[in-house]
Amino acid sequence: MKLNEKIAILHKTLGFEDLPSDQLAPLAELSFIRFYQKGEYIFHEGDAPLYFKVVVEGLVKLSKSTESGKTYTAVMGWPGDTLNAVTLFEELPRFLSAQAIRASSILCIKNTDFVDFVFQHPPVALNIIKTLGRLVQTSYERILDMVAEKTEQRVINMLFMLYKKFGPTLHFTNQEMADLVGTTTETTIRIMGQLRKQGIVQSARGRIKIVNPAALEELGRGPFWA
Amino acid sequence: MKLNEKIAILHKTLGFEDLPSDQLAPLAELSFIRFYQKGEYIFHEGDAPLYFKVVVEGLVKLSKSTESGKTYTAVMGWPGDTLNAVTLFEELPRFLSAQAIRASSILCIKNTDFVDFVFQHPPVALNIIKTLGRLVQTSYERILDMVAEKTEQRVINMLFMLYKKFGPTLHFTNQEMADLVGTTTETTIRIMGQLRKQGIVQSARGRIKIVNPAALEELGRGPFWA
DNA sequence: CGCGCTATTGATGGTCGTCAACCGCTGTGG
DNA sequence: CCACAGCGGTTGACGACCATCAATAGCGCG
Repeated sequence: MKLNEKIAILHKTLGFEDLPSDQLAPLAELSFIRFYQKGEYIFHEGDAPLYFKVVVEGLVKLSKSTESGKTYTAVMGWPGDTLNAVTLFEELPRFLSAQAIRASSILCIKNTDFVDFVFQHPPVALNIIKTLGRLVQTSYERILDMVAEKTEQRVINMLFMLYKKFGPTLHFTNQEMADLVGTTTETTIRIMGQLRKQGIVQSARGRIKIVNPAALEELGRGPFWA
Repeated sequence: MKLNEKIAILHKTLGFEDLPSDQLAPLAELSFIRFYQKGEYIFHEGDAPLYFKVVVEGLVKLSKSTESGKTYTAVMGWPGDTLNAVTLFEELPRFLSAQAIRASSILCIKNTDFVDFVFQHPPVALNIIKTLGRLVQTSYERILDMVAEKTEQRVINMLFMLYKKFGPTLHFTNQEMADLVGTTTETTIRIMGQLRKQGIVQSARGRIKIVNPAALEELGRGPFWA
């Protein structure tokens, strides 16, 4: 992969938006790309974080499971999203697992290289703080969502959030939707059935198409997750 | 209030642990103290964040509500806890309300003064990043808790968390417990009743005493929130 | 002394998780 | 080319859990 492609990716990432390309070059040189097949795990909960990782291509699921087998998906990451802004600066183990939903390529930078770089560029540190701040905020909003809203409302909110991020066509199964919302597959299907009858979505095997986003926004009195 | 008392508070706060007192002095000089009565709001959801605020004395509830009246309490803050590490660096409005549960005194520093100070002290910025990272982590663990655990388990987990932070005697009402757990007062009372029968807690009007922390830890297979 | 807040208990119903069965598509291997 | 396995989708029945409503009791404070 060309250096300037790496730089282009980094430019869309985390807190590097404001940084001129020539300053990103040294960091890009320290990076390398790894490919993952569909279904392959990029790392597991509990692993030590040795690398800073950014999605270059594909789709990555960040999730967390209990012993009882329930899974909660925190983020669906696509190109430009980081897989671990958080644990990098600590010695803490990763608290989410990352799995490639589709074939994906990931840009990796050694932990220490990344931290050193951030230290030399204070504006980047500020951007990271901002990003984390927003992340905390959206987390609290999702908690409130869990506490206050019925499952149907939560599915609607999640659909709207995904619509804003990915556009009208979502390549997710109902299982994946359920893990995002924090409910079961069956319940998700039933609710999707309702929405289909109302002409708001269409759905086929592994594909959800949002036909009427306006109605979705109308129904979703939800928190407007970034 | 004496300057060195202010410095002492700042020392226990956020990312200032490693900073020598003489470096904190200029920041402390820019600060002032405000007192709040029991029940008084320190700020509301949606307010613009003009000040960085730290609890000096008392107890402050950070919570978020829906239009339907449900309230979720994110944090009970006591001396040394900040009320808004998060929104300071952005122009975003506050996303939590802060209410004094008991008479409290709060140290305030102008937004801009605080941000400038952080910029001049990179290690502080790093500490803030670490703190926010942990905050994100605990948020996700609470979400998973909501998704996966029954209410009884969640009450137990919350009791254990509060025990680790505040010690065996908790000055909270069942209403406040319910808001922390994300359930109703009645359900909380019923569960507390169970725990009382099992000899794990005692409870009186606005006071919960944890008699058998070991049993609590035993029951709480929970995430170990910091 | 009476009002308000907290605690407590019971009854009831709705939501949603769980179990079970079945269908249809897709990809794979004989 | 067909058979079959496996995955995702779909529907129904059932019941547990918990929110809600209602009523009451006790404590504390003005």
